[in-house]
Amino acid sequence: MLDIKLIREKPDEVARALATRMEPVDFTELLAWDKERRECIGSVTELRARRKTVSADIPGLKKAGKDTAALQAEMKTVGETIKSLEGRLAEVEAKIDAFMSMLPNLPADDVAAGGKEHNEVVRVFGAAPAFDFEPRNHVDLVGRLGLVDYERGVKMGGNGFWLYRGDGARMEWGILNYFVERHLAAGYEFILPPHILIHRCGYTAGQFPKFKDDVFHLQGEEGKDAKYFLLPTAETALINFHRDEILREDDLPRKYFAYTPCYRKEAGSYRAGERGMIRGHQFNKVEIFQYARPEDSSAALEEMVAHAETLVQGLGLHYRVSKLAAADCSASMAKTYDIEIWIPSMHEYKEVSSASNAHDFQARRGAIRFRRAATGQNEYVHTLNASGLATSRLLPAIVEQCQQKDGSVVVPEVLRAAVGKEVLRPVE
RNA sequence: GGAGGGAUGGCAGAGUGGUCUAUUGCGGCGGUCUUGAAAACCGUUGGCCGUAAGGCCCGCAGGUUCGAAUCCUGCUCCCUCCGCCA
Repeated sequence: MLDIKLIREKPDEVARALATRMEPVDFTELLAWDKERRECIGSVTELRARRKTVSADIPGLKKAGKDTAALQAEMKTVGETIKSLEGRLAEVEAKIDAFMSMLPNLPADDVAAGGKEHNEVVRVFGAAPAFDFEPRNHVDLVGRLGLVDYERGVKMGGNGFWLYRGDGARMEWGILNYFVERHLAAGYEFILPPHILIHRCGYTAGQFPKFKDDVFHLQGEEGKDAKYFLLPTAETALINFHRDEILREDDLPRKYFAYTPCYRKEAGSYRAGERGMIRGHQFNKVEIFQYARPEDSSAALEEMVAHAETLVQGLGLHYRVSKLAAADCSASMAKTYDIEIWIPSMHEYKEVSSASNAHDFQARRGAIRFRRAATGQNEYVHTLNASGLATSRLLPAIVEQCQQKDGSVVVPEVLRAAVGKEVLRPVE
């Protein structure tokens, strides 16, 4: 949620900033509602003050033997006026909320305007492996190695699901454990949250109301609106950890991480070439999250990207880091870096981590503040999140980047203890 | 699933229609005293809206009334017991 005061004071500036990521917005109507809202509040406040005083006087007057019938009648009218003004106020506020909750965040100053064609590669680690043989794609490899079973996954969950088995499950679990250990070492607190969340959580994260169709909703009772949904990322849970709280300044930054599967509809987003585990309805991800003071959040974002990168580096995989252009960032985010891993068979880099700074956008939706010690004032915190990491594209990258001519795969060193093998070989 | 009980400020806990501008205690913060600390004493102590005056907030939403923390209705959450159960 943007600050409506900012739109009131600098509508043109806000419109210009938003134009870098969306169709032009017109604030004329919004500002008219805002004006009406404030006038309503003024009138209601005034009338309530009068009613309060007069009503407090009535018992005294009665005691003195005065007739208060006329005053009471007048106050009755005042009460009715207040009620009708409040009704109008609620209507206007609903319109304002509906408008405001659809607006995306303002991009950070150093974010390029426009869509993904303006993304900028800021770093590259390692190099694409050069094969002296025809490399296999990951669907082939994980099938031959017996790591992932697509057919049986589909048998259970339908299209868009797979399952890990045997060494594949061990490797998946080992990857997640490797992440957990690294985040603990970096001072993040481990959280295992509910996977089913209430609607308010999605609102705070900025997924609702605009992106409601991307998540799985659970059937509400007796045809009521679905109240629960399956989280599409642990970020949705972690942003709600401190919802409606006021934190102490010396408690910041708060650093958390969570492991959850992520459930997504991915409606209409399947693309040719995205075979196997590149995009599914459920994938494993560890998410890191920080609540920070505004002045610390830029540095925190760099720190989080760097930390997430060390995870990929530890696996010895080739990747690059891109800074996303405004329109390619999620709606809630002011700035986003993607860590993109090389998938040899696709000749493409695919996102394994998205690290973002939401500034106060989510904090405002979730009423998450901290008390500034120097002033005693409450301010919105900045929230940051980064995947650390999503496994569904990591396993394909591992098997493809680490494959050998005979179809075997060299297990990255950090995973060998978990997998129990140095090399995975095709099964019969 | 059944039956009861409850929700008041950071916490505990009064208040059952009108100086409630929400008693009091604890905790927190500041001060006095002290070499320092403790104790004692004094002061202070939330959120939202509004430029302000001021208004609103006693779980949430409605209602009754000149006036609601207090009465009525619906909802949410928590606790206890019973049943079922990974």
